[in-house]
Amino acid sequence: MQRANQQKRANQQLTVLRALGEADGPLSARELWSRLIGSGKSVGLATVYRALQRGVEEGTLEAVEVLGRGVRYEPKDREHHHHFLCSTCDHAFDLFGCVEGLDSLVPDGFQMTGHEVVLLGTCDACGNAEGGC
Amino acid sequence: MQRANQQKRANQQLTVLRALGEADGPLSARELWSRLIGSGKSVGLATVYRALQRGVEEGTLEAVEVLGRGVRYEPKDREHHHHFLCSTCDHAFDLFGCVEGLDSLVPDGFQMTGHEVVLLGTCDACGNAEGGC
DNA sequence: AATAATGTGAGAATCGATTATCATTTCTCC
DNA sequence: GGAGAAATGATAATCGATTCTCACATTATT
Repeated sequence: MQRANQQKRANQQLTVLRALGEADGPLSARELWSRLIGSGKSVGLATVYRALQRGVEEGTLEAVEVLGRGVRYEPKDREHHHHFLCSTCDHAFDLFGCVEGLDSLVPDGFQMTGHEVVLLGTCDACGNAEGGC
Repeated sequence: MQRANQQKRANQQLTVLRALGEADGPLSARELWSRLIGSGKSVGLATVYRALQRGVEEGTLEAVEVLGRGVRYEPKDREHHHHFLCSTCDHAFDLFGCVEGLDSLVPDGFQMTGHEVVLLGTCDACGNAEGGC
């Protein structure tokens, strides 16, 4: 490539982090990469991993696991929230709000320091479309 | 081994499933295998995987993911419940009871078909012991 | 512009979990 | 007791995710 370089100079990692910041939920390295490629941004998968890794190290990103489907990343500055995992498209959506009554579940002698809630089902798009979104 | 065989004949898979049934929470293939070995039962890791796989196929077992720490298995006949994941020993304990108010978290247009709740913290044993349980 | 430091992309290497293979052993049924 | 089917254990193979490597591009500094 010769002229193309003019476009893809600037810090690729910023492109990656920006895309993640605009997502409506946590994304895995691959999901993020696919979105970037899909939107015409040329970045290497390794660079995506590097950006995510550094983000976590610097404390701006958080790695979250949503039902074992691999690590996904999201900006750490978001308020406490949970996720909705669409069984069809496998995308995790941020939710707002939390739940009550978790303390009553804790067994005697156990110390609870946090919790995770994941709702499962079908997202709006997949519910309308037939095959998936 | 020659005489030892007298002990380890019988269906090994039953041994595996029995051990899983006695656990206080879902176990991964390796956890289950370690427990068996630790208690003097000689079984191959492959057999543990086979027993679990078949259990899932036959519908007696369920594969669950607790915060991305790999697949764990539990008997499917247990009532609806959630888990407490000890950050120290990484063991998942079954909890009793559930929570209210999940419906209010579901975004418009989304269909919720299920949910998962995981409490994080320290289990009784790890809370008392220093290093872990 | 020249040099040094850092970033980038492509693909190889690694790592852990799971599955496949195969020689034996155990079971089942006659 | 014997033949064939199924189970078992050890280990190799596979698979996906992540990290590493390295040649080259880009940026920063003078």
